[in-house]
Amino acid sequence: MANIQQVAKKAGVSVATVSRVLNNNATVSPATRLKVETAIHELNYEPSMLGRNLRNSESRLLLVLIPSIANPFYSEIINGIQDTAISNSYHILLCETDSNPQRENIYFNMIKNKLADGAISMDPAVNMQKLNELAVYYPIIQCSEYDEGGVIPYVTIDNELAAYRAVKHLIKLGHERIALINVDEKFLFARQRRSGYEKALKEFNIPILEELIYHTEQLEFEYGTHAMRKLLQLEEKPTAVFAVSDTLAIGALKEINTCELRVPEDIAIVGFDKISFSNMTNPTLTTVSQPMYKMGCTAANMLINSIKGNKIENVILDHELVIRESTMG
Amino acid sequence: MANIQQVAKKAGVSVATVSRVLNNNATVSPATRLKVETAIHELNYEPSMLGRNLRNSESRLLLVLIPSIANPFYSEIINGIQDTAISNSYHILLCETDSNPQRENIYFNMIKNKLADGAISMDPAVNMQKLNELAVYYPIIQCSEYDEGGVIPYVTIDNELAAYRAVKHLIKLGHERIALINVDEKFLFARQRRSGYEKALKEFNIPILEELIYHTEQLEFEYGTHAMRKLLQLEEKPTAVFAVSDTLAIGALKEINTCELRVPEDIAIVGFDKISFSNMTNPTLTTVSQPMYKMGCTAANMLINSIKGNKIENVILDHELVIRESTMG
DNA sequence: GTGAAAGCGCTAACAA
DNA sequence: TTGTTAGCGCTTTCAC
Repeated sequence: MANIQQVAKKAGVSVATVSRVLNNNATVSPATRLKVETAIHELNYEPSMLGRNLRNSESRLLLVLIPSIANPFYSEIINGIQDTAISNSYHILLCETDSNPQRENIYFNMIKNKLADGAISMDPAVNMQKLNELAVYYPIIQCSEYDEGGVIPYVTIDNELAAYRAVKHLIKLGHERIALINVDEKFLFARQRRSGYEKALKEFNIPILEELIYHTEQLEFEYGTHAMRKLLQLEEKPTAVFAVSDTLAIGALKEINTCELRVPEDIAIVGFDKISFSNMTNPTLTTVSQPMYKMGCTAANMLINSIKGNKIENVILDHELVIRESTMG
Repeated sequence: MANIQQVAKKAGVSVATVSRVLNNNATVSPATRLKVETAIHELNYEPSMLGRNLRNSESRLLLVLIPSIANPFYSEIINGIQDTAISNSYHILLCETDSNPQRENIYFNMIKNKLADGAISMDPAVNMQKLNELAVYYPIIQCSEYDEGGVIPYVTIDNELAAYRAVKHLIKLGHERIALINVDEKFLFARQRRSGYEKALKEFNIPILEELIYHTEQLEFEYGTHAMRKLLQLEEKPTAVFAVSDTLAIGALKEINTCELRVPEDIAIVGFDKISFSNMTNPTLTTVSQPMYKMGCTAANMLINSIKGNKIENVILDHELVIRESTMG
């Protein structure tokens, strides 16, 4: 628990010289450097980030806002952010907002209070007005979810195109009664994926039926189960389902199994996100893969560049349709 | 971006008085308080944690070490930690170690560098020697996993008893060939759960067969699938499986399904952890429920108390066997 | 009830 | 190449 003063004293140099050694400043003579390093070692000295951060007016902490840590979709993105942050001498503060404005406020305050140098928001339910206000003064990046007309830089995929391809895949398999399990359309990605769904149907002259479109409040499994239960009560059941998330798709699959129907023979399913569990279901789930790790790295790099004061461009990454058992009759 | 000086100037008081207002110090007259609050408001002032932290020699950040953020077992624990931290004006830094010593070192350094006031370790693969060394100088708590002979306070459940009950449940259903899918016994919980497994078998005079005990390297789904594949290659197959985690159990279930065997008719399964997925499998999974949220709260409270300089006692929390379809013939 | 001033641990401009 | 010194923004002791 020594401080820089004690090291300087022990080494018989000034604190400035110790600081130079700590920061690998080239202008220190080898002899002096050795003396300092010896003193550091003997005193078991570790520089305090508190002092350094205050002096440098930075915390080297990045905020990452996610709605829920339990949602597996975010894991890989976070890995990407984390790796990129660490290799740039940053650390990340993972913030679970529960899409709760009060929680969100706590985290926004951390930025205002200089406890974090910037933020990556992945919360679709974030208070966009507040986020935009914050973005005027502080570096903010949006990842995956974003504000269409807004000024905050973002990295994402082409959700409409991805959904279009997923539904087209079902159509090519001969399906015409394709249900859409969507989440509340207050989310941009929900609107975009619905748009892709409709585009595919229109292209093949398949009518868009409101009875086949179900909106859930949230993305958890249970909502998918409930949605599927409703869809199975239709007089004419769908022969295929496109769910806008794997969690919803897995919930739907659960309900289909419960009703003793078979996937894909009776009903085919496509999910979205390629979470790890999507390969553990029976049958395995056809899904849209997002380059999550890369997305995380990109977001982190954008943020770090923004902190440096650079101008940031939006990024659209590629996606991929992963065909597995749930659509392989 | 105003600082305390500017507020003081604007309010026509000293910085000391502004500080008193910020910290709700009672000795400020209402009139002065109002002046200061007005100035704060007009300048849009937010106190900098950088300065405050340096002055107070604290970061009010707690480190939470987990092996992998993707493991759903940790989600609820983290929620508990988070809520408790926030209500005590702390924030948490979630650190994914990947059970990688290098990564671990980075985080240990954050504590030494005063970037965090203490840590909760949940990593079973943590370098115990280093953790113990750190615990000499800094507040550390272990959660779920711990060091038997060590000096670091911990909160956990009685793993042996929980495993014993799980296996006894299978025995009561008439099973005698009960396989154990365990993880590498370098982990304490693995040794303890195996011990509970053996205790139950012994109590009912069922022989402990090495061929029915399989050790995986890690806890991911795929390892459970692989373990089950091996167990199904036995001449005489097991009629029941106890897996030491839900992820392994779900992987095993997947393999059983693939082989067109039925759960629980052909093989019954019990998992451990009650992760949210365990209710989405077909059939739903019988599992041991740990009070994860409470465990997180307890760990955080222990750590905060430890930071305050109090002496900490170990805590053993209750568990519960949740019987679902995978053991209901 | 309020202000002056010291100092938390560090970095960097300037001087030597 | 190294030292002196100011100062990052805040809290707190000691005077008044």
